[in-house]
Amino acid sequence: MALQLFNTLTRSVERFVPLDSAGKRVGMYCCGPTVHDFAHIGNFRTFVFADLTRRYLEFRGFAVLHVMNITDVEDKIIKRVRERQTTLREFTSKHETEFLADFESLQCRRPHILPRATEHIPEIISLIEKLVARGIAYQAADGSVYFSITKYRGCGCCYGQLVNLDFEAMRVGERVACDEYDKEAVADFALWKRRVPEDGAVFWPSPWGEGRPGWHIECSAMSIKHLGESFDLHLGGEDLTFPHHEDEIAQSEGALNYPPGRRFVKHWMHSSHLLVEGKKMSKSLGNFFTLRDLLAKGFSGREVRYLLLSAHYRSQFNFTLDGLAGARASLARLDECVGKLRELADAPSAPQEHDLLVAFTKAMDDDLNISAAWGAVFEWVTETNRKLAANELTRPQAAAALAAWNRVDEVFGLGGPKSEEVPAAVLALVEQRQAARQAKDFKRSDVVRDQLKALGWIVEDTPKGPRVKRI
RNA sequence: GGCGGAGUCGCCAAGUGGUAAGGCAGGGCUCUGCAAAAGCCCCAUUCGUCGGUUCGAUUCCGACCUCCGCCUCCA
Repeated sequence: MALQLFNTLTRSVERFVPLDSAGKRVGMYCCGPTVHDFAHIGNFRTFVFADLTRRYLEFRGFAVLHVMNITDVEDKIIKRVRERQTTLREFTSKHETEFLADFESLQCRRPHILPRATEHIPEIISLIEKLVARGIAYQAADGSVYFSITKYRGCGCCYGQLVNLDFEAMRVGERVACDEYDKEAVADFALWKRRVPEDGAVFWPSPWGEGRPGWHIECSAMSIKHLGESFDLHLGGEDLTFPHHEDEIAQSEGALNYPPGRRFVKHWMHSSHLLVEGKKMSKSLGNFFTLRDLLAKGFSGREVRYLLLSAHYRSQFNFTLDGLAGARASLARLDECVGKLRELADAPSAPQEHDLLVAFTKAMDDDLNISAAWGAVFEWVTETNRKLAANELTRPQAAAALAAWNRVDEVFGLGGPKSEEVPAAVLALVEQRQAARQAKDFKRSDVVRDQLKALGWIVEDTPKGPRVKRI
């Protein structure tokens, strides 16, 4: 079977065929963070999903060029820069660093390119110039430059590729009502926002006067610059489908005037949102988690990653602390099995055909059906444990199984548990307990075990002798 | 109101026109000085509700109920 992925453009699962005629290179863009605050666990679902997609494409032999933008100029950022009397760069670089640290805790592969919006102002201006030249963009009386959906459609382009919206019947909400901009039509959106006093030092010169880019244009400019005028995959959270991604298509296809049959992005993928304890995450409900909040509760990035990877990307995910505790238990079972294989395996084995890989690939080829993939993994765990207990696994077989797992884990990206150096004091207690056991002084050995437990260590007696594990 | 998604065990979650994967939690047994880990066994005659199509539906169709997302801040 070939890899199939859901495409928001066609609302169906399609075979994934890259634009590269050799079928090898894949350009992938994922809308990254707006660095105005700590990213929350919902944001990270999308980034872990993008990481999974990239890893699976790589597993499938594609050479992926992964681009994720950093939005470092935007209304909220400007507001905070003003409130804190700092500079744009100082403020955003702090949050960018924090974001990347979280990204690393979650064991996401670093995108190959992390472009910043503020470093692509010339590209943004050039794209807007193209739109103005084609008559699709106009400068309004307020000095800002807007994208005209009517003119765009007049060029034979289609607005509304990702969503089916009736613009005539579109609800005129409070936000639109209080919109002070001088747009020709309600649905038009800003490409270049004219400088206002509140922007402080945040502005750039442009053919339309000093100002700053609108929200959507940066992604068009940066993706085109780094991945070319047409590329394979564009990912993001479902809420970005409209208007952000629709507008990206409009700007790009409007500016570049593609020949028939060619388009900006071939394949759009959107991840569903997560709920926390069954509700939309909000600060007032107290169910708003950043990664740091979870790390502070003693969970690891690896455990959070596992939990985020436990459900299909297109299904709404209910994130709970109980779920996280369950993730820890599942992971421990997996680690235990892999650890035992590692002890038994002889020389490292090259990956080879293996039932686990076959079942895993079959599941993941079907639009990254990770739940089915986990089903395959845990069936393999049960079977492996059974063989290990029955002493039915030879060393080379263990090595082969381990190689297969390592290959699968290139996609899951879990790696091993953080191994911790066993303190000398703990080792000394383990020896004391072992001596007591050999003397059949079980009362004493149980006391020592309790002491170990108090220090955070569990001791297991195996045929090869005692083994300690961190609780 | 418009558009879209979803309701499967206590919790999380796959799946199929032919009679329900997997994980967590729970129960029993084996192993163990006792544990732990592991193994074995048990744990949804049932897939939101009601109709319809069918030899047969959880899976297809219709209606209804509930939840969620988007409708120009949003991952």
